[in-house]
Amino acid sequence: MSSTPQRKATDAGPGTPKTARGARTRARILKAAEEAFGTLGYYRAGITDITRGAGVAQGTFYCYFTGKEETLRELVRDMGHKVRAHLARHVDGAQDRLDAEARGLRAFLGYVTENPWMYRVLQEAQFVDEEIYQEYYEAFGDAYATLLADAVSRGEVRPGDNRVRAWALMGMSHFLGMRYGLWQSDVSPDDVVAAVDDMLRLGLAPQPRSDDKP
Amino acid sequence: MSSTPQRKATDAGPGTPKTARGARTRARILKAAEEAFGTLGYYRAGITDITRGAGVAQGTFYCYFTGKEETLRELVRDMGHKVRAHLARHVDGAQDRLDAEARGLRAFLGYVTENPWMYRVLQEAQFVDEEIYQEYYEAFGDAYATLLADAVSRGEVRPGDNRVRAWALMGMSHFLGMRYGLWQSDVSPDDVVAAVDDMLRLGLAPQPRSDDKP
DNA sequence: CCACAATATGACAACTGATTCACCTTTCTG
DNA sequence: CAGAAAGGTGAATCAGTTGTCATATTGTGG
Repeated sequence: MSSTPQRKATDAGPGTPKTARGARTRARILKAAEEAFGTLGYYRAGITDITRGAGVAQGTFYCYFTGKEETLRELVRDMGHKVRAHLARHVDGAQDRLDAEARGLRAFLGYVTENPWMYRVLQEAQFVDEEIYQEYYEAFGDAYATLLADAVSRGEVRPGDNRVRAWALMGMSHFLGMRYGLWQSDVSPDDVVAAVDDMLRLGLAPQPRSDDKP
Repeated sequence: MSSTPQRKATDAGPGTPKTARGARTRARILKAAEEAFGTLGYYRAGITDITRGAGVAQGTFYCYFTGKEETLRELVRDMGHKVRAHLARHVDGAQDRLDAEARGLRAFLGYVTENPWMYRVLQEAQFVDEEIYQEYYEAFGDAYATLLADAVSRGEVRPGDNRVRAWALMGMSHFLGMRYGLWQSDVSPDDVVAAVDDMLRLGLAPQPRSDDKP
């Protein structure tokens, strides 16, 4: 049972490209890997699928990567950046945190439909290199919890365990993205967001809460 | 690109056991498969790992299963039943739906910590046979949405899109189970449930909602 | 206690797919 | 333009798997 003997967090592969051409080739390989992993799945995708997609020979792959795993790790890192950037861009003009939540979810649903591969690749990382998968969500969760805490201090959100809330919210987005962004579009993204927004603002309980303990 | 050529929903393998002994062996293999998939992951686990764990020879595996995939499908089906049964048992005496939600989440967190493999196996099914994974959650979501609709008609929950809510709630449980049940226990299950219960009852918005549009 | 049907065995053939490596091509530099 | 360094090639190698099959064991009804 040899878990994962080698590997540093920052291994850039055997040959970091020294010229623009090399960098382009490396990028092509990475893009092809994303497509191959996304459509075939990590394990079903072979190096041949990647190199064929990139239009290079097998050997070229090993000029830039030590193996399949490293490729996946790099993709996961990229995706983290891209998703964050996308969300940040769309949440920008929000009035308050609840508004930001709605916009964020909307943006996420859109991102998922436009980048269906991202989803699969990220999820599959869970079984290839659990650590990097954890890092991804832990980082996301930290940032999220901080945003909520700020909102609490601004009086936009009631106090509560923001870390737990963050994970709950990430889970919601994850499942809604999968179901309504990836699998079926039987409910429009805006309707999904509306339902969630309502739930997040008011909760599910019916009574107008005035009886706060006498 | 040959996706999935054969396979019926109800293929019981080449030899359904005819005696009690055979049934026992089959069950042992299934249990060993769960452990192997859970600890090593589906693709890393070989038939040898399974048969070794079950204490039988390689060939015996093929007396009861056509291959690895069939084993996984069967496990996923089992897990669906077991999780449901567990939740049903623990939600039983609930006062209302919101109470049931809290109890359900609590039970789920407990189940995850006690059956860490279930989690991995189920999630990995997503990449081995996406259809069965979808079925699992679609069935769960349907049942969930119905429960919510009933609660609405009983006046325990405000009206809204119950299907979307169901997926949101499943996502929450999923992520909270992963983070607080599987990865780290830095927050007690009861505290997790409390935070979520609060959010589900009252939402995140601070104002006591009396201003329902004049 | 015998015969036969279900079970179980494990060596092995056939195959898959990752990685290596000796060699070729392109590009840049002095 | 010569030479070197970076980039690129793909056939060959190598490790590990799956699934088969001829054979052995178990145990049960007659």
